[in-house]
Amino acid sequence: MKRTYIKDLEGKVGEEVIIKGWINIRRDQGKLIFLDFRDMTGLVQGVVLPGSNAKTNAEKIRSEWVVSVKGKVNERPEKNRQADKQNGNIELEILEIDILAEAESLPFDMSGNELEPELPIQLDHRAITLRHKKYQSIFKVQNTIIDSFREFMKENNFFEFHAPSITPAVAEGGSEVFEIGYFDHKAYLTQSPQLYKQVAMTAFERVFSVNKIFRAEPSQTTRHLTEIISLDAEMAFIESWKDIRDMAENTVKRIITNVQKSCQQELTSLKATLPEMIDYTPTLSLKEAQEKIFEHFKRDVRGEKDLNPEDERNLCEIIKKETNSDFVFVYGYPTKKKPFYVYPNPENSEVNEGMDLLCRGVEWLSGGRRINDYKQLLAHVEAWNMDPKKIKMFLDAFRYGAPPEGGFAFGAERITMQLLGLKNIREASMFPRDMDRIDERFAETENQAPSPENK
RNA sequence: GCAGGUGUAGCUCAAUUGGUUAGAGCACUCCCCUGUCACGGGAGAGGUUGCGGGUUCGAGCCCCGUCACUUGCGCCA
Repeated sequence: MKRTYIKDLEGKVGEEVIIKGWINIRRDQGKLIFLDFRDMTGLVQGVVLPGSNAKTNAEKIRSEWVVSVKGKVNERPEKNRQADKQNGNIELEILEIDILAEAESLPFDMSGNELEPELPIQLDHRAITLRHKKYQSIFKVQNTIIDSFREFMKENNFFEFHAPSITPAVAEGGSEVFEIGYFDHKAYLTQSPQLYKQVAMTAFERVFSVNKIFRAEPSQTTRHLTEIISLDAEMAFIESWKDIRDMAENTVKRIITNVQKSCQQELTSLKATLPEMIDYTPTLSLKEAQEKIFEHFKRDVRGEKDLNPEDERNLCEIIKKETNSDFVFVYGYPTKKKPFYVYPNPENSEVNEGMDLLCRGVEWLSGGRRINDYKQLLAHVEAWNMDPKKIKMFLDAFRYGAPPEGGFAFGAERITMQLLGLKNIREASMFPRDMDRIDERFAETENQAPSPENK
């Protein structure tokens, strides 16, 4: 007999089926034993009736054992129905159970709707916490986010390319990079596909990538990882940075719409409320944003070169109150504060045409127009104290003719976290890397407190 | 890197102002239970209170050091 998926059981009332999966939990009442089964499509309750051949095995089975079950799909008696649950109107009368694999007793309870242990404990047991509904939901949403990005990019004739992860000497200043051994040379893990997407843009006009990037920032916060999934886009023949703004806005809009459409269950179970995106997202210059913060919060950050986390929270709060938008674009940062390739405002070269999209107090996305004039680019390279030889390939793309262009990038984990209102970005990464952990905490293995004898 | 908070059973937590043998729920083992759905009831097992030192007749609780976790700031295309 062919395996039936749990989500399809409702249509099979009266039939005998075989399902395969894990035991979510066992409720043994002596004469009656209830077993909740889980497969990749959902949950169903099974019941072992008195006299069933399955009884011996059912008494042995514990959480997370893997089984193949032959059973009959029955409608539940009226009073035992649970309309709000998947398969709440049916149950599987268990005829036979094959045990495919046993499981040791779990380090903590995983059967409830909430995952009880604190985050570090959850991460110490990543192999099993990923099975919990919470993470199943989080990563379903993350998949939808990444799929939506790809879908929208392709619809708009963006060409998917794969940026390299191994890069030569650091192309820009800015964030810290991981150095790796590369035969007899030094190489680095990429911190951004930025320069490669600009090169690819000069060949394919519109390009995007879904890429791993790596950052060696010594930042132990709720929103930093060292390995990130970056969603990047770059487009040629723009009229102004506003074309980038619009593309970014529509991309985010598609993501939210799709999550809204296809992740209802997940949103409910995570108690998440999606951010509100209004028709035209408010768009302020850095200066205007700082004025607003001063006006509403009496904190004078006017003249600062960037918004700090508190400013970002304040600004989002103001915009939400004024317009009901959870999003706000901020543009026009000090030219020297941003990377060399960002296009300076032709009327005032002190500020540039870079922009950030903030949502609920956190930066979601950044991008803007880039310099496409070779001579101007070279001048910037010099002003930023960079060695043009080290980015020859990049510069060649502009030396031999590049159109007005721009692009944007955002982190998949950070968006997932923000959309779902998660408290810590590690919850939005399946296998998070940070300063203190690669799978296992370093402290567990390397840095035990020295015993008196060793001191 | 700086500042704060926390550290008690596998997990989540309790323990009066410093006072006898550190408790509970879940998980685990055994027993009872025909409608549960995080089932319920009974019994059992499970602890160097992160680690080291100090004060005290007496420390889970106070002090010092140290380690870990955590939040905020800093850093962060």
